[in-house]
This record gives sequence, structure tokens and C-alpha cells, in this order.
Amino acid sequence: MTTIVWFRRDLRLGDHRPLANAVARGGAIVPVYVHDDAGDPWAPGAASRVWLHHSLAVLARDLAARGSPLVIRQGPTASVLAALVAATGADALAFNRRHEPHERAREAAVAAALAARVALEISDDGLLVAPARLHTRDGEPYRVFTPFWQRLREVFVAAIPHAPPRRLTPPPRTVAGVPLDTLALLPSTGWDADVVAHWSIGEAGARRRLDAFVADGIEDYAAQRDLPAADGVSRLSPHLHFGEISPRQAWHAVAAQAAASGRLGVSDRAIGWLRQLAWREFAQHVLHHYPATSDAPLREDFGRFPWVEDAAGLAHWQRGTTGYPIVDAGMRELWQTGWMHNRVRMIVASFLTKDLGVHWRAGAAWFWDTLVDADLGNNSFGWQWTAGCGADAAPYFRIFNPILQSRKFDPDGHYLRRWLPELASLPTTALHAPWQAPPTVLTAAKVRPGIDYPVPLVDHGTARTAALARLRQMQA
DNA sequence: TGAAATGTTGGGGCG
DNA sequence: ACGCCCCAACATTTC
Repeated sequence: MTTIVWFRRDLRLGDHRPLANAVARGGAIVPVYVHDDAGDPWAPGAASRVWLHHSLAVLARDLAARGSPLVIRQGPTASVLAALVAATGADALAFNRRHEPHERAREAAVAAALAARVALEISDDGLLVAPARLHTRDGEPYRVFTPFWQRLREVFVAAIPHAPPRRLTPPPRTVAGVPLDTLALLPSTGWDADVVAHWSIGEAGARRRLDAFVADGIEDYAAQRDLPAADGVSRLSPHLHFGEISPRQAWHAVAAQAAASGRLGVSDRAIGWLRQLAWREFAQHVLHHYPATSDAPLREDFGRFPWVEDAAGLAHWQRGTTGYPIVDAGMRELWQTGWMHNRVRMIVASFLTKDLGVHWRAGAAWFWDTLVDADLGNNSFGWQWTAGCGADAAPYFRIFNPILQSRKFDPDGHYLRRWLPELASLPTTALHAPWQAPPTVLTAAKVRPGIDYPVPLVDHGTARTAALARLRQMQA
């Protein structure tokens, strides 16, 4: 009995059903990763590739330590796996589903090539609940979050996650693979060192972060989560995207912490974080049911929205030189760390799609390349939500005022000063909108408008009016 | 998981 | 003392 376990975005040993089932059944296990970007319109971006490299390295080390090394191969997935089946005489192929359109196509190709030759054991550990299990009374997919969340809480049963296997039986004959470096996931220029330094990539690091957050952070989450200067969010998104922990493990950790502190259920404050986990779940389900939404608006009337061609504006937004400090701080945090606080993601996304009128796909593409947690479901969902064309979307007219948001959520300016050192000497009153400050204040802080820090790309009031006019144009 | 525009109210300055 | 106005504070509606 030999099982091939095909690893994808489930780069962990704990709470991994394909692996746990294979171990329980007995026999040899061949862990495999197949690198196959050809033809994938949403192949991982630069930041994701960096994370993937390091996460694979950790997984390979952990698998080797348990007795069956990771086999890395590249090429068309179906033929690579077929070759492995032939070489190992495997009886079963076990893997976790993914819900991106291109990944579902890969799964179909694999099934077509191998269903007659091996048993296919397909799990869905990337989600709390399989998409087919959650639907409205009419049998339709949910398109509004609140009823989705209520139903999810009824359907999902928190179970104790599978423990990681201690020992894996290798196949009788060593299976050849390629070295990880062959995949060339890392950039040649070395920009990735700064990004990697901000994280502890891999299953053990993910577990530590989850445990630390549940122990120390979750009770303050409701009060801190919207403050980008605070260390108030879990920062688990890249670990969840790559499957270094599962959402079930995350949910269980919260529930176990509640039980350990003698509560009957999860506290109201911790529920707020589980709710965020459910937004992730919702985004995955939406992409599953509406696979075109990585590229096309869910709301079809937005198909004729008059987006603005503004290459220069887009470039300023990407580089963090819009002249709006909260926008620029966020974009620089993204560039330097591969991550951005979610409150700031909403602000920068609103600025791009509404103040500049640039198509949400341009923003989604930039995030895709620069975020270490880039995830097709979450990214497409989030951008469509902001643009007003997605599921449970903010009404189009809900336009963020970057100055008010900045004053409200970074009142002391710690976040702005951290990412915009050229403004650090400004008094807090002037920090959120430097162009409004008296010249004497700017001079004293050594800020020359247009030289040390850009003047605003647009006037928000004017830009807002123009954005509302574009909406009326669409509706006309 | 908005913000601006508009409406309402009530305290206080002032003639 | 009274009416008038201003406007902050808050509420509602509108985008």
C-alpha cells in the first residue's frame, strides 16, 4: 500500500486529513509538491513565491525528519503525478481541494488522468465548511455576509484537529525529485531579505503566532484591530493562505482558550476574530460559486463602469507618493514587509478606485504581486467589495476620506511616522494633511512640499464628486 | 467595515 | 425681559 500525498496550499503536517488518513491506513507515503505555473493567469506573484520557497523548505525539513522526504517536481501536474504513480506503484492519491478556477481545472485534469488507476482521496481542509454545504433556503450561494455567518455557525462543528504524524513510512525505493532551488522562486536581487525578516515562515512559526495571539491578543482584538500602529491583529493571513495552519486549527485554538479560562463559550470579544475568519471563508466560497469574479465584477452592471486610465496616478499609488500620508504609509508598509494592515488596505483601495477612479483590477494585480498573503479569493473579494461591485459590497457612494480615516485610526500618528520618516518631525495636528499646515510649521519640521514629500495628487473633495459622477454615468 | 449635506435643537451673546 | 441670531452639537438624509 502506497499513497501519494499531493501538497498544495496545505504546507503543514498537523490537521492534514490526506496525510492523517494515509498514516492511519498504513503503508508507504510519498509526499509530493508539483510546481506548475504554466498557463495559470494567477500564478503566484513575487512576494508569494518568496514565502512559498521558505514554506516548502520548512515542510521538506519536517517531512524528512519524520522519515519520508518531500519530492519536488515541476511540469504539467497530471502527467507529473501519473509518472509518480507509475514509478511508485501507488494505490492512492490524496490531496486537499483548492477553490481557484485554475486549480479546479488542474484537479479535473488529474482526476481524468488517474481516476482509473488509483483511488482519489480528496479533502477540503482549507475551509471550515465545504462550499456545497452552505446555501440559502432557495439553494443559492450566499451573497450577503451576515446570513452566511449565521449559517456557518450552525453548520460548522469544531472538532479536535488531527495531530501531526510522528513517523512516515517512506516508499521502498527512493523517489527522485528536483532541489527546491530549481523552482527559482526567490528573486535574484535580494529584496526579499527585508520581507522574510518580518516573518517566521512555516508550520512551527504559524503555530507560535496563533498560540501567542490567542493567549495575548484576542481579547483586545475588538479594541485594537482598526489601529494600524498597534500590534492588535493576528497577522496569520499568509500562514492561512499557505496552509501552514488550517482554519479549523485556528477556530479550535480560540475555543480551547475559552474552555481553559472557564468560560462556557467563546467570549464576545474573541467572536469578533472568528468573524474575520468567516470573512475569509466567505470570500473562498464566493470565488468557488462565482469563478469569474477574479477578473469580472460580480454585479454585472459594473461591466460598463467608466474606469479612468491613469497610469501616472497608479504609479504614484504603487510607490506611495500620492501625497496622502495614510495612503503612502500603507503602500510603503506593503512594499517593505509584504503585508498591510486591513484597515489601511481599505483606505488605499478606496483611494485608488474612487479618488483616482482606477480599475480595481489594477489594484488587485499590484496586491497580488506584493502581498505575501495574496489569495485569489480574498484579494478579488476585497477589491470588489471596496469598488462596490462585489458580494455584500459597500455601496459605491461609501467613499473613504483619507484624512478623516487617518485622524480616526492613527490619532497619534505613530503609523504615519513609522513608514514616512520624512514627516516624522511634523506635529500630529499637521501630520495627517501636511499641505494644510502653515508654512512655518512645515519649515520647522524640514518638510518642503513637493520636495521632501509630495503635494496631494488630487483634492479629495473634488475627486469624490467626480467618483459620484462616474457612478451616475454608469447608471444612466 | 463612511462622509457630506441638511435638518433640528438649545444655549448664550447681544441689542 | 425678550426676541433675534449664531452656531455647536446632535440627528437625519443623501450621496
